[in-house]
Amino acid sequence: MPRAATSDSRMVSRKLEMILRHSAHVFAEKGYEGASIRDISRASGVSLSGLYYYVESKQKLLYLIQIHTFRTILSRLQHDLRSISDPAARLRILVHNHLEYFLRHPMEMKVLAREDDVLAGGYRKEVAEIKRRYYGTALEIFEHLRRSGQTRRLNPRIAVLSLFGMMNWIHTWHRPWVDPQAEVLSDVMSQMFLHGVMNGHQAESQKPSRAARGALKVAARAVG
Amino acid sequence: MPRAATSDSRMVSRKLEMILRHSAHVFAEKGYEGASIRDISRASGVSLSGLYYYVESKQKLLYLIQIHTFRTILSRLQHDLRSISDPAARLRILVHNHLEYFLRHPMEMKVLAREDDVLAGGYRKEVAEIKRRYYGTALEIFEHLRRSGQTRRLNPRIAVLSLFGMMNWIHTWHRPWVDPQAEVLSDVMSQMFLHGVMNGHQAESQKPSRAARGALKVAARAVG
DNA sequence: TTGTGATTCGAACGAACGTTCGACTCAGGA
DNA sequence: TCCTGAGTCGAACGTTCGTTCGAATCACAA
Repeated sequence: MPRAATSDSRMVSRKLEMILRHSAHVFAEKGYEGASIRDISRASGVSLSGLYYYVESKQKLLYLIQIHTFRTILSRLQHDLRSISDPAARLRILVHNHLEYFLRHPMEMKVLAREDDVLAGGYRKEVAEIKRRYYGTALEIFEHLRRSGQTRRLNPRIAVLSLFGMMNWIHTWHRPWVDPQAEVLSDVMSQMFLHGVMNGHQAESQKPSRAARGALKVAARAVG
Repeated sequence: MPRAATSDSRMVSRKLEMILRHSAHVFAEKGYEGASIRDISRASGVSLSGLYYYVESKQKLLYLIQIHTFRTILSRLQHDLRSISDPAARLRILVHNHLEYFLRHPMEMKVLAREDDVLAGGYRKEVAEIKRRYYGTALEIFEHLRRSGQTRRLNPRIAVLSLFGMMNWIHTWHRPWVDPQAEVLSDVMSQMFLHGVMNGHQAESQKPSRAARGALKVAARAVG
């Protein structure tokens, strides 16, 4: 029973993950309101009523997708930031982490970006809270950049939200087979943002990330 | 009859405009799929069936909002660009025009930004076409900037779409009573983009727009 | 073999959806 | 005065929605 229970609960959570994956795809394609539970049933191969054994409502489905995505991306960011102290480098890590996850999980991120004000009540508050923490991390990084005297006078809120705008808008236009991948894209956007925000002296000192160096010929080709 | 006809048709188009205005508000608040014709009926004060005297379907409602918004913003841009030839100045005009219209018609712009892939068939094609022309104008401006040798090596598609990302993301965070208005906002974003994209020498030569100069104290306060 | 709890699903619920229809009002021309 | 057509709407259409329920199936301990 104990052994069976763990294997069972592992099975259950595996199946739940699979349902969430298909749900994210359906939500991304049709939007939360435009997607029906029947669409999700069809996509996941689980019967209509069978879905309710794993998730108690359509809202909870969206909540689980959003909270899981946010938690993952935030914890990865905190991990990657652990060993870095230079503000500009930290900023580049934030952008790279965001875009890397974005392009590896485009459906989940599209759902995150689009269905911002669908949730209600406690679900809404929980997602808003973790989103606030993610935004706060970005704001902190920018403030460090500012305090180290490297930026022009700028409203930090606007600067940071503009950066998120650049990044999140990607879900409307990025096509994996014609557009650059995360490494190049995050280098380009980091540099655009840092150049755009700095006072012009340190701007030249940045170097491409280790991972991106190999992709530079691709970038050069893309530059046309 | 002819006089009466014009007065009538003026009345009709006035009422249609009023319906579209309320529809945009409802779509912005609940999303296209989440909004019902009954919501629009309630908001506009026109009976459920009465709406169908003016518009033949819910899709057409969305189409009319989107096509009208795009046409207006594009024609205003072309008008404002007419007398300007300097590429950087043209870029600033594009940003100012976009944000000015954005903040003056937030509901319509939210609908434009969010409900991108809802329309089908001919409606979809028409909206896509005018959107392509708007994007093309921005791309042209950037190419001029590039050819005048002022920008770093950059994928133009990514640069321009990042700019649109910065601008369009505003609908998720801008609060009229706490955030800067269009003049300040467009100056900030223009400068961020131009600094971010230029090779660093001409970057200092830009000046705030006439309209924004008066708002600079507000900006300075906002910079905190 | 029997019993039990976890898992699955067909069928149905009431509510809400977009759209249609026929009747009504009413101002203006004949 | 009667007629016409634009404008308006209550009531209903058939469909789809999210969710529920009870029965069936399954693996496995007793």
